[in-house]
Amino acid sequence: MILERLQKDLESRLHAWAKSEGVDTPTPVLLKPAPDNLPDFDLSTPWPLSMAKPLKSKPLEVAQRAALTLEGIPVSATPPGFINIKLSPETLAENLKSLIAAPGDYGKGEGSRNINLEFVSANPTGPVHVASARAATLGDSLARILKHRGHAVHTEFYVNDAGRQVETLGLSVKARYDQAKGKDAEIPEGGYLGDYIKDIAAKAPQEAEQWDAAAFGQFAIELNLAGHKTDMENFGVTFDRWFLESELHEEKALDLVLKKLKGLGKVYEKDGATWLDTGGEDGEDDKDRVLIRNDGRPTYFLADIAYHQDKINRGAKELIDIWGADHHGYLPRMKDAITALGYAKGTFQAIIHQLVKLLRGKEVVKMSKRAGDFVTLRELVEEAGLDATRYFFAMRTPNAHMNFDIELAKKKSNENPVFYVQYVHARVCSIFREAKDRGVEGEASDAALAALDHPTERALLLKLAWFAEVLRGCEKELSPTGLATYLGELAGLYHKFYEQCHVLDTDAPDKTKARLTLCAGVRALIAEALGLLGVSAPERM
RNA sequence: GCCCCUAUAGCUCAACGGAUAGAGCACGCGCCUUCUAAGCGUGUUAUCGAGGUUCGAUUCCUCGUGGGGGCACCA
Repeated sequence: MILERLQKDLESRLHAWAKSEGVDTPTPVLLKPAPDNLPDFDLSTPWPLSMAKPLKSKPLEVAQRAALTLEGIPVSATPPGFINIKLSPETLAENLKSLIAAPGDYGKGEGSRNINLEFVSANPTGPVHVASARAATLGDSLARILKHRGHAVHTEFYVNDAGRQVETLGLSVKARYDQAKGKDAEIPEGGYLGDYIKDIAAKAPQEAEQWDAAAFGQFAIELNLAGHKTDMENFGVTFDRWFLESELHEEKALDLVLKKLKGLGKVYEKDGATWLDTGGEDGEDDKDRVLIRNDGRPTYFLADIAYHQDKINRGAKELIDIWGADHHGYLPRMKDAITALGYAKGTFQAIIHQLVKLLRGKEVVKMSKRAGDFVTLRELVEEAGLDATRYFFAMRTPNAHMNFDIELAKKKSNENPVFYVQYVHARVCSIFREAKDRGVEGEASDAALAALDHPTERALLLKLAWFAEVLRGCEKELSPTGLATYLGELAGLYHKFYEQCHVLDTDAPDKTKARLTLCAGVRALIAEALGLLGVSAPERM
């Protein structure tokens, strides 16, 4: 919070100054951490560099003159044109105290967005596979971060429990069921071949003897859906709602949304099918899309439009979907559909994450549900562990194409960076256990806190102060990656501090209490931040 | 053919257009009679190529090359 206040203060004063110099539209003032090679400063801004041209002066002169207007803030101007800032020990101590006083509120924002966040939405035709771990981590962690920022976030998993794939699944399971009973049966062309189909068939009850393929399909869907729910729960991922496509059909939502689109003049008939005019002049799509096939059946697209309309009907102001890159071609038509329904551009957006290339050693693992060759999320979490898996995926930005070696993930889980972070928490807890044994008590005085001036202490205090800005960055990027990076850096600073500054020192009670307070702050923040990533903060390791 | 993403150290990944490009893993050498060595210190190694914009480019633009994905009345 202190940085946000400082940034606003700087900006208003620098902009006022720029205005007095005749520049009405100055650039924003960005605060950055000072580089490591300049330990005399905590923060810097390159604002004078960007203002040199509009002010028609040399950058360094701008910095020097601007610095003069910042009375009360300890700043200095350095070449080629930075303004550097040193925070006072009292300011850093005040920030630490606010963290300790209410860890759950630290870094909280007063956001006002109302977001429906849909992610994973894996097909219920088989188990959840590893690729979904990325979307699950991304969505769940992002939801937690956005909520911490004060926004209203409603998470959903969309279940395609209707349509052709359910029929195919039913036929496949029935074939396996019949085979198990010794009957002559074949999996139809394009059916599901994985062993898990046999497992599903084996779980069918007595009365399944009388079932048709549709009944087998329904049975399989319900079984898979229950598995998905368990997998997500075990992965620490919760959804406010599991939305069934079949609910839309029951409520005639497709007819209603089609009627609405017709009323808006966005729909036409051609070749016996019903089309949505998605292209258009403002449109993003390159061609129109079918809503009702010429055999009268609705497309997936129409159902999806009805679903997104439903989200809006239920109160969401912003719709954010998380998709794998294999669906990115679907984005333009979905955007056009939302605007066709009369909603502003930007009401709907998708976070596209690149696909995970799975390897076993050097061998590429092909993922196909139909062929039955895939690694399940459950398998990975059981072997690599929840914490390691979630942190691993959180560290990657959505746009990063990544190679994921399953063997490495299992074998080397102890080398996952998550342990580096968790170890900080365990170490702090250990110190507090020892402090209790030694009977160290009492709060640190303000003077003692302000006297935390060892380089590693200062670095930690400063890092703690960046937390709110990190979360702001996560919101902007729509990704938890910045938080994972931040945690790694914070952990590194703590381990250095731990080596260089012995906390419990009976000869220096004031210093001991102050350092314990710093440790408590680090512990609280690590626990809070790991919690946002869905990762545990162990007290012992 | 067209569209989207991407190329950073031996490997996996970071870095709002700013100062000496950061971590972890791997490899070499040191550090446990004091709060947990899952740690610390130290050393080696990187921006695909060619142009352009800029005071300044890993970042933005163009072209090229390599990789991933997509171009249905499938979902």
